[in-house]
Amino acid sequence: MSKPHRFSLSLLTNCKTLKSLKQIHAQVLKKGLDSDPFVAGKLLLHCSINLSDSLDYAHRLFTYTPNPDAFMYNTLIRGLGESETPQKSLSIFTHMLGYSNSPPDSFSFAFLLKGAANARCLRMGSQLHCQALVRGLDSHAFVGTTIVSMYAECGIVDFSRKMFDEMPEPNVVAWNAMLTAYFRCYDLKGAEGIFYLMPFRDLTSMNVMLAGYTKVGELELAKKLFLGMLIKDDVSWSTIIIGLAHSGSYDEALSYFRELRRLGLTPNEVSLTGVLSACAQSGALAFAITLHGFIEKSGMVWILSVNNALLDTYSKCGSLDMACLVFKRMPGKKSIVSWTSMVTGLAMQGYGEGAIKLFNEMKESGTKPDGITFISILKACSHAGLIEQGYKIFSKMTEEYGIDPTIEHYGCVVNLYGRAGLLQKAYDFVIQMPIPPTAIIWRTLLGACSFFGDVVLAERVKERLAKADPDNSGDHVLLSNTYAVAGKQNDVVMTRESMAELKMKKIPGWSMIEVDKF
DNA sequence: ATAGGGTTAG
Repeated sequence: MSKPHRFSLSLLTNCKTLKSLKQIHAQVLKKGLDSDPFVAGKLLLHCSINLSDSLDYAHRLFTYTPNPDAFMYNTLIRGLGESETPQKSLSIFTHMLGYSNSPPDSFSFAFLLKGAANARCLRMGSQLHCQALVRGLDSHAFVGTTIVSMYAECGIVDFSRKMFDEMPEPNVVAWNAMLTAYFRCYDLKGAEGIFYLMPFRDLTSMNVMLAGYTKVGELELAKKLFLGMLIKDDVSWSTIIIGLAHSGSYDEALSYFRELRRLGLTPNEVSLTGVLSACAQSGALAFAITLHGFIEKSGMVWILSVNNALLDTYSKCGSLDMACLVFKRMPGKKSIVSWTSMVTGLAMQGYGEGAIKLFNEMKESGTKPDGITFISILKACSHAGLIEQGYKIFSKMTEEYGIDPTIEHYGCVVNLYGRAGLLQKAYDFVIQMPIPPTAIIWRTLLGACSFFGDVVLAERVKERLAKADPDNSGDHVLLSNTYAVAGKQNDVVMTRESMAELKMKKIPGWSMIEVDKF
């Protein structure tokens, strides 16, 4: 039997861009195949799941379909649930309840609940749980497993366990979800309890344990488990490498990578980004260069995340030239990570103006900066002493980009004023902040006071700090430093403890005073 | 379709 829609749909396999999808869509319309639910469903699936940045088009495609079937509803829900705004999938769900002939099924709930998990929205998740319960779909294996994960993502592992205990015959996926749930909440004892209770384990169970051990800082247990594993896949390898890189064991991360190569295995892009991150943090430039060679040879230069990790490694190792080269030669669209990494690199090497210039280029390229980008650029400004520019950028953050500043952003501004000696301005800024200043904020300001020897303001800040952090430590050192810088070192008597503290800890500015003076 | 590894700041 010949199927007239086969030709058009086979094109979807190689369809990588929205532009080519639009061409296929045009073909479909020309042949009058758009009323075929199978064709319409495949098209929608491709632009809401397989392509990135094509959700708007998917939404339009859906809107212009007269009577979307359950597959189309579920596909759009799925696409929205994986997007930056998973809550939007709820409006499709509401539409489904009101206008569709097909009621929501197990697929709908699995995707909606995944969206709630992605959004870490307990309200959304628990309401969907109720809806599923009413429809008798909470006992469905896929739905139930997603509910277990959802509660853990929302930070309530007890609810995950309750849901799990209600499952009559949990399969290995459900067991693994419960195991993951405990680690997500850093509950090692709970995870171990499940692991020993599991009637069956697969490679995923082992990899979850591996990742969990490194997450809670049990590196020895992780290494022991890894060595004992008879079967390892690429996830096992990347998990141990990334776990070590995250825990500060950079040399060991490199060792495991070498071992992987020695066994003749091919690293994938995840283990490569992991080992590059270890290089970046430890300054292992020589190793990074050999990795770069491998990446070029193996044809992985086309992978965005690998390029991002590579340029970040070069810039952190002080090789700005190479970082620029990787950045410029990157194939395809640069991501927010590429831009932010490059901005940070320039800022850290002291090129404040260069960082701002690149930040502007980023905006022109159409990439929207996020909260992390603003931390980098604000740091660049305070480093380079660009106070006006910095504050302007900080204002734009809310006004132009609608990003709510976090305490870290406020800290950057305090640092910006503080380093420039605008202490009163910094103090006034802290007083009018919409979120309560933390001890870190006050300590930043106290550090600035000590640097410039502003005794009066330092005393005022000290009182605020004492309220924010009653069992503060190290602050009297900063305060006495202030007096020292102001030439009034006799006003504060240093105790033996604070002297020791001064020598032990690297408190900002401590080297400015000679300890012998006290 | 449900479970495991990811690069940017701090």
